[in-house]
Amino acid sequence: MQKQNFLTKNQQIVLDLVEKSSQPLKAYSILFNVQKKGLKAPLQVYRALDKLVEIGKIHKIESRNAFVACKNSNCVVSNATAFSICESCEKVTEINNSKLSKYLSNFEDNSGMKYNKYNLEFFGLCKKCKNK
Amino acid sequence: MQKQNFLTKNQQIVLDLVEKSSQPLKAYSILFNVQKKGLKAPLQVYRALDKLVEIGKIHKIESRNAFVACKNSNCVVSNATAFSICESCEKVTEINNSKLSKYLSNFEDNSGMKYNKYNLEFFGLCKKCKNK
DNA sequence: TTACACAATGTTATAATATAACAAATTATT
DNA sequence: AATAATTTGTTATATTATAACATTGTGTAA
Ligand SMILES: [Zn+2]
Ligand SMILES: [Zn+2]
Ligand SMILES: [Zn+2]
Ligand SMILES: [Zn+2]
Repeated sequence: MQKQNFLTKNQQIVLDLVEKSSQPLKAYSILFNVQKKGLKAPLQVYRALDKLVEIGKIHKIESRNAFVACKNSNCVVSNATAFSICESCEKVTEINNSKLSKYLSNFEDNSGMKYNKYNLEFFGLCKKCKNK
Repeated sequence: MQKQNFLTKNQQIVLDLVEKSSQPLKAYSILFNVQKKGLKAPLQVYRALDKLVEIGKIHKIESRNAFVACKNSNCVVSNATAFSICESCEKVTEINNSKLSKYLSNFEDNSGMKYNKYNLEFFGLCKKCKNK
């Protein structure tokens, strides 16, 4: 059997939900929302999430333990991600800035370590929240 | 009563432990290790950790749910942090690179958002693990 | 100096996030 | 059909984190 190059039923169900959402979803909120579709246990959701993250269809917002659909066609895999997060309304946006990604992908320090992946989270107040 | 500008007993106990460790510590591992010093409950540890993060004495490695002492005298508060993480041995190092921090602190995109904080985590293989 | 305010601590319970272990079903290959 | 690998289902449990409230300690001011 070949390694799967398509989405399984559970993965598709979870992805559909995450893509419909304008904001990051928590795993147990996903679970609650897909129970009508037959996914009963946390593990079914986490397995789907793991795979979707691995192939870059979704990303995990580490500081929030939440998941968003990738809005960036470059993200074949989740190995170079950057997000802006509003600390007031929790709105999250994936940053798609080629200068930034180039800068970070080429970043080297004197540790002798070669980085193959990074995740960057910016925090602040979004336009709306700033004007309140 | 003034707002505290020193460390309380519990905060000092937790900080001492985290500073002694060469690697990130998990909250419950900290709890286990400070029980002989009288901190019996998770909340006591989490409260100390929260404060220590707030004042920049320690940082949270978000992707690992673990805490490291700050090795960077600039970090008065934890508002601009960057780490390198070995995905094999889990060694974590705080990156102290003024070019990088300047670049990220000044970063602006077209979202109209002004960022006052960021956290960056690089992943790869450290020197040791690369040569295995 | 004693009442007050408030910060810090202690304690119990519980919420939220995530994985282990194994059984059953499905799908592709021989 | 037999086989092997993958995916799914299921139960239980581990790990991470916070809510709620009682108690104690400490500086402030009448
Ligand atoms: Zn993406
Ligand atoms: Zn906002
Ligand atoms: Zn630091
Ligand atoms: Zn290593």
